[in-house]
Amino acid sequence: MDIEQAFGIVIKKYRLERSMSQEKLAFGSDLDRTFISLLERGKRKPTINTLFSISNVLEVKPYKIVKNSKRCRESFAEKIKFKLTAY
Amino acid sequence: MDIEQAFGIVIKKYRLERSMSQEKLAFGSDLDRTFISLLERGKRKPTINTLFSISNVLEVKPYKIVKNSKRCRESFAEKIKFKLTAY
DNA sequence: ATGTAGACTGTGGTCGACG
DNA sequence: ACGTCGACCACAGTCTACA
Repeated sequence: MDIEQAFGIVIKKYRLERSMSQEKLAFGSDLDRTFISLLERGKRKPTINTLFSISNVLEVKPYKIVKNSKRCRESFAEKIKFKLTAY
Repeated sequence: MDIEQAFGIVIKKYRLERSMSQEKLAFGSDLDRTFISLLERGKRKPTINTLFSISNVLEVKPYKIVKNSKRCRESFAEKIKFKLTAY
């Protein structure tokens, strides 16, 4: 799994925890709604500025999003490895 | 001070601490040397993928670079404020 | 409220060359 | 070893529209 996919999963998780719509997130972070959609599905790689403005709206510190993205990415790799060696 | 400037200062600090040249950093992170130069002077905004590959070469966790960038950015703002009110 | 698609603009990132 | 310049290309990010 690559970084942008992990990033998308993480921000989607935070967004849903705050029961916020993509539209609200887009408006608050001054980005386009369709772009948020692309980000959450790992179709685009955000710049660090995008990271900061999104994290601001979600009220999470940017470094936590990065940390969780890395963790998400690696735990996914482990799951694959596990599945492959399970039987 | 904006994010990309703080980012540039931080990665330059890490690079010099490891007494590594821009060229080595560029080679290791599979980026162009001139682009590293632009980044360190805050002329370009890196994507999170660029953040990850650079942090990998510098052997710093990506979230630490982000955390320090934010801190650098805010402490700079405080210094300006201090200077303005000092006399 | 979200995914997708297409057309578009700006800028992230490359590359060669010079001081 | 680094800053800079100019040309270039790929993609971040916008916008309209439809399901």
